Amino acid sequence: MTATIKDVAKAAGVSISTVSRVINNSKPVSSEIRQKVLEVINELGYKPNEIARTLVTKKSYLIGVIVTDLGDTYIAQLVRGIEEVGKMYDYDILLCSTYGDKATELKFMQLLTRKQVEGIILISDSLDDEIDKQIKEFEIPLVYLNRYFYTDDFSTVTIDNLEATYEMTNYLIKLGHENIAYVPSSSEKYSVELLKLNGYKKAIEEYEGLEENIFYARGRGIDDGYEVCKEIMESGKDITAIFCSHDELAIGVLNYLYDNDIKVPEDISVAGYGDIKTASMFRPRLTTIREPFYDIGAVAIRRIIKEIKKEAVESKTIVLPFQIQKRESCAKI
Amino acid sequence: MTATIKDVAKAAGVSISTVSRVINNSKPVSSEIRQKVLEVINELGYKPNEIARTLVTKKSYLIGVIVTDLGDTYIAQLVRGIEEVGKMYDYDILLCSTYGDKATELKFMQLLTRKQVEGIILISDSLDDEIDKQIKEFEIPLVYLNRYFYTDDFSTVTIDNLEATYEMTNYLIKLGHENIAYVPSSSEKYSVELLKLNGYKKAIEEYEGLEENIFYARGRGIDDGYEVCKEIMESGKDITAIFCSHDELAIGVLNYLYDNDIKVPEDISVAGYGDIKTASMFRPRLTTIREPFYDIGAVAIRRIIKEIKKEAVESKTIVLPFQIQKRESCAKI
DNA sequence: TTGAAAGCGCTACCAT
DNA sequence: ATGGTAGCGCTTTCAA
Repeated sequence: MTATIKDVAKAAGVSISTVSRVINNSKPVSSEIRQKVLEVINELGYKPNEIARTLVTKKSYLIGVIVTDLGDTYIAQLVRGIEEVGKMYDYDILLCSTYGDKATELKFMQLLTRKQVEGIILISDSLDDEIDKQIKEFEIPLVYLNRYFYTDDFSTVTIDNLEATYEMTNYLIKLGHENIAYVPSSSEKYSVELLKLNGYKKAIEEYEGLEENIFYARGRGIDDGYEVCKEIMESGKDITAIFCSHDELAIGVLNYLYDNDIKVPEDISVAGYGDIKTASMFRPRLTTIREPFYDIGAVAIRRIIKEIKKEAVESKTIVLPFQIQKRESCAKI
Repeated sequence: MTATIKDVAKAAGVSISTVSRVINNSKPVSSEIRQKVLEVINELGYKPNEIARTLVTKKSYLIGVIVTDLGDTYIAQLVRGIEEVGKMYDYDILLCSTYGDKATELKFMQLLTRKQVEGIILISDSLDDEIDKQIKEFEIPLVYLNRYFYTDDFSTVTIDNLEATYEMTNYLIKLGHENIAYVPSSSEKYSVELLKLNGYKKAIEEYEGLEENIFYARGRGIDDGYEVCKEIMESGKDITAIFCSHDELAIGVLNYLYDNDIKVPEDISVAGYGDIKTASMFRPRLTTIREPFYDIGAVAIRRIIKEIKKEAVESKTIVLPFQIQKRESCAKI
């Protein structure tokens, strides 16, 4: 059996109150007794039971993190940020993966509440009324992270997506490209894709003589990028730069071009969005928009902890800066 | 305030024992009362406090997972397996990242015990006497996952590393390669690298006229692969296939070859080890040894849960099958 | 400075 | 079938 506070008290010849005081440093204890107690604790290998502690203090030092899939590198980065900053404040992370299933999302929110987490970070990739409702009725701090949809209803951390594509498009234009294709992956309402598309449109509009070339991808996977690239190359338009709304799409594009002996960036430039790990591992390294996933996670949990401590919080939506990562996949024409 | 079992009991006009019985289905309750209680629970939005429950039952349904870095895709895969299977048995995952620091490893083991986890999965990438000792004195089930070092002292899940490189080398030989370079990343004792190196040596030995070509890499990162490739190309040996002990090294090799206009697999074949996600995302897709990380995680937690349930467990070391993933980076000579 | 005791929310045993 | 109650390991009053 593992030793309890009682065992320590008995062995040290003091009351459990005193033991509690020395382990928590909550009230003065004479140095001899403190010494003695510390000794016994060491001898017995006593470790306070945090469960019991939580029951009385109501502080679990637990934060629930619900993700879609850790296999997505951007999610892993998010969680890294969450966990590392959490630990700085003595918070631990309870991890749940939904694999995109909404019912599971709901189930985990319940589960985590029962486990007495003090806050929840929900990373989702869909927008759903049912969940919406649930979240609003939620009594504990929650930050909602969604890379694909936006809503003003919850606390969230994001980047200025419209500005990002706007800047990237401008960058391509300044590189001399006049026929820039943009590849969105969806046109749904509240979709971040829409914002991103508008950034591209805005940039194109501002330059005389340029016109939009939009090629929708089926989804946002590598295969979808591969397919759309085929379409672009067969469109007859003389595209010199392909700007994809997701790095994965851009990788698919790169692959298609490789398979068809089209050189990047000599023959055509390719840009992505996200800066996933893979984007800079291979040749040619991908020019892309760096979303600061680690930081987003870090800020999200800081926000939660602030709410837990009932400190004043700023606006619901926190906007973080992004970066245009200029690498070899884009060049002057 | 959130409702407690007392509130439910009062509102339903029954004792808390009865409420406990209906939420746990532990003892017969007349269907009218059950109905009534269920109703009240619903009305009040009552959710059992798992902390209180844990305190009395001694079952936290928590498993601690200590990883080096979630940013490594193989670790993320491991954790996916752990988490998904854990959930099947109602276990939740408490996640801690050490970023390779041994002191932190130790600290988290303590912390997790205090949080009353029922078992720990420790993913490490170093071998350390201090930790060794700690683990041995540990009273709760623990599985030790280490991709780089082996030891017979703890429960672990792995693949037959020697057999893996042996098979891959044979595959390359059968492809017609006679000058196969092998790139280990270390030669430390107890290092898995040693096992892998021996698999390569064994295969080479078995063929008349073949000889070993070993080029040590500094570490196991992409840059290290890049450097070692330079060395290989400048060695004057007519190497036709490079077999790296880690996918990351192989990616570095691929990059060097790309930068120097050497075609893969036309001019030279490249093989890796691990099958990390990136290995199959880009062109040319990497021929490599697939370590079943998800499965390793899954088996590891199953093992832990078995121990928790005090079911009989097999041998300490569980060996899982691997696969040679044949892709475009290796071709007949 | 120290100890006794109540109580956190729940389960499980003992009565009835 | 139901209720009463001890007790899980701890913190936190309140008294001494």
